Amino acid sequence: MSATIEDVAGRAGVSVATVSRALRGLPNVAPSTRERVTAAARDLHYVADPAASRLAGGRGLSVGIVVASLARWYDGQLLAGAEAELLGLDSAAGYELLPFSSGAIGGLDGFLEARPFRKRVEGLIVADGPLSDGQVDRIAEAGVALTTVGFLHEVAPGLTIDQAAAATSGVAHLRALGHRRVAWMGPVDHHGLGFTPSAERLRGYLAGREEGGLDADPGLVVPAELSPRGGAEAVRRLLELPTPPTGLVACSDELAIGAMQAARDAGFRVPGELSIVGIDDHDVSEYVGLTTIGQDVRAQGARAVQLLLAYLSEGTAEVVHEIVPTRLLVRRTTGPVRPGATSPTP
Amino acid sequence: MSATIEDVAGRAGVSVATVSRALRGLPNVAPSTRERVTAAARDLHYVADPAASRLAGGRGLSVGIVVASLARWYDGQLLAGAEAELLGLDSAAGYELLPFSSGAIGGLDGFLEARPFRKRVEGLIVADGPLSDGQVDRIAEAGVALTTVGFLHEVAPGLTIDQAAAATSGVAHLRALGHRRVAWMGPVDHHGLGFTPSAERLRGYLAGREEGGLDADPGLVVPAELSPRGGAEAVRRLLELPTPPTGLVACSDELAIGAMQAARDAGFRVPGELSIVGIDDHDVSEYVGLTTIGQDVRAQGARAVQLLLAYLSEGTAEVVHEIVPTRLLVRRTTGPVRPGATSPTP
DNA sequence: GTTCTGGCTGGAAACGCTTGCACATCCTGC
DNA sequence: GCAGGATGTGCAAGCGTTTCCAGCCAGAAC
Repeated sequence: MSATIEDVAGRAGVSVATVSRALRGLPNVAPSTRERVTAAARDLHYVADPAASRLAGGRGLSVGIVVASLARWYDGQLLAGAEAELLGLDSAAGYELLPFSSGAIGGLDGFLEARPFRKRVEGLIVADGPLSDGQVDRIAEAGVALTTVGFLHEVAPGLTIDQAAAATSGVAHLRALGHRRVAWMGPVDHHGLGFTPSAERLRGYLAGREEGGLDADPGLVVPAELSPRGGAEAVRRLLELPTPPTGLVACSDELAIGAMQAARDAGFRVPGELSIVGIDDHDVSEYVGLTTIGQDVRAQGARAVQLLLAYLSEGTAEVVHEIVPTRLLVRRTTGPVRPGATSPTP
Repeated sequence: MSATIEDVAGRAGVSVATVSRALRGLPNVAPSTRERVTAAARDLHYVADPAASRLAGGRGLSVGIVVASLARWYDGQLLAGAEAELLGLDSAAGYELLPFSSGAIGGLDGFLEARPFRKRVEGLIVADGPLSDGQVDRIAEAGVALTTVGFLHEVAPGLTIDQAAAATSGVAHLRALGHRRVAWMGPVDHHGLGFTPSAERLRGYLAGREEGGLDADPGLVVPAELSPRGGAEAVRRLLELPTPPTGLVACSDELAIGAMQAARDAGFRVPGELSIVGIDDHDVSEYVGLTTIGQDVRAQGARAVQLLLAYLSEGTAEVVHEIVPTRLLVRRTTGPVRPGATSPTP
């Protein structure tokens, strides 16, 4: 059907071994020979069969990337960043990025149980939730290199924002505006105290609240699923409180956007009666005027690929951990607390 | 390093051929044998090397999916839908979804020139722009099955919304509200008259405008890049017109969201002085109150996989083309034109 | 004119799996 | 009892590469 290396060898009048060397740019091939082989390959529209290459050589640069859901903004950014980096490589050919969404399989646990990445990728970028030591071991056993994004693990290279600090700075921003009653919405970890990015953010919120001596009403923390819908539902519960908050930090921008609209629908002015801060700087956040703690997710995707590749080539090099910066983007959903407005007019 | 089929064969006391058959559920394997093999494989944590399987058997179920950019909402939805469908398969094991973003390579042309999918996937889902006959041929030559999403090609199965009709219905909605001066924003095809989804939508807008006898001022069509930023920039140009439009149909929701905010910033009330309709029903659209022509992108991703698989297995079956429905979602960015407000107060 | 390098090249053995084919066995039904 | 299917299993030939190893040939050094 399609040309094989033997066809090329025949046409160029050399052996398959030489074709292999010539085409991959290995040394010890006479320039004239290389040229002849290249021409033959071009004429025949030859490309090496990746399966065969991989079987024979062990080589192959394919990296898997584990995200929660391909449909989420964050995960799309990460993929795009990783892909761009992979394409920019010198040996651009033969790269392969395969996404796994843990949500579609049985969560991260299910994924690591089934390990569909075995014998398939050289490296794995995990951007979903924390990894237990056991899980890291399972990945290592499979012989694949690991890099994490959004959280760190002692034995694997990785990068993340300081999740807790991001949330804390959201609280601090509101406090500086005079808010004393600042709420939180986000996923709550039912399986004990996890170290997911969301849990870290919640910790950061709690720390900021305490540090600033703000209201510590437990009712100010409401669980919410990470979507605009989740934000809308959660904010309604907050606003029904006997004394509603005047400030809100949401675990993600999607949440904040949903909350923002629902609060307005409920008759609360934003930021007049409720100031809202998100985290992430989603694409549309700028355009809905959402104040947020921004991070550059795409750059993190690219950087993760770099770390993975470095780790892969340098072998036992030291484990690199990076904390990437976030920045407060003040837009139009936060403002000074209205004098004496601890209990806003409903 | 990792267990091979021979290890399993040894442990189970059978030949590798039997292991292969037993593990893949082929007939003609005694139940007791199959059980023994399965146990051995489990003990050894054996998984077949996909590269070797592929080389030997030719089989493998990997599908490539070509989108414009992994970071876009639309493309994320499509991927998620396709992945879910692939995972739901009976022979769920061994599937593989590899995304290619044409934006990151040299556009769709560059992608089809390089054809990184050769000898790598059984099928390709193309969701970016139209495909010329020549391009379809190139894909066919490579021996990969093709399915299209968002547009159709005569010789390949595919599905899409009626792009033009979607835009037309946006115009019709505004007309019904009394608008006579309805603008359009979206990408314009510089390479002659393409048949990209965007170009189709523009055609639909023009048709709707004509059909309704609306203002045909050419200045009402402004080019915009498909992002919130693009929408913001484009709407500013529209509002600077001597006679600004009272209605606007945007080629996508991202565009509409950007436009919405920028219009408000410019002092125009939405929908008081400018009514806006988007297309797609982006995740956040509901929460920013955007009126839009909605489509279920995730379902399309899933359906595309079904079509591809059917085509792959039935071989020369007839080419299936499907038009999937859209629906007008009236929210809070459209309203009746204000009496005598063809020229709104700036 | 030898011998010795070193650059090029080809032969052939993997790599780990699938599958066509042949070969035992064990039932059927006569 | 015996031909003739089923049924279950093993052997070995690939699949298209890469890579080890050996061999060839030119030119350099003696």
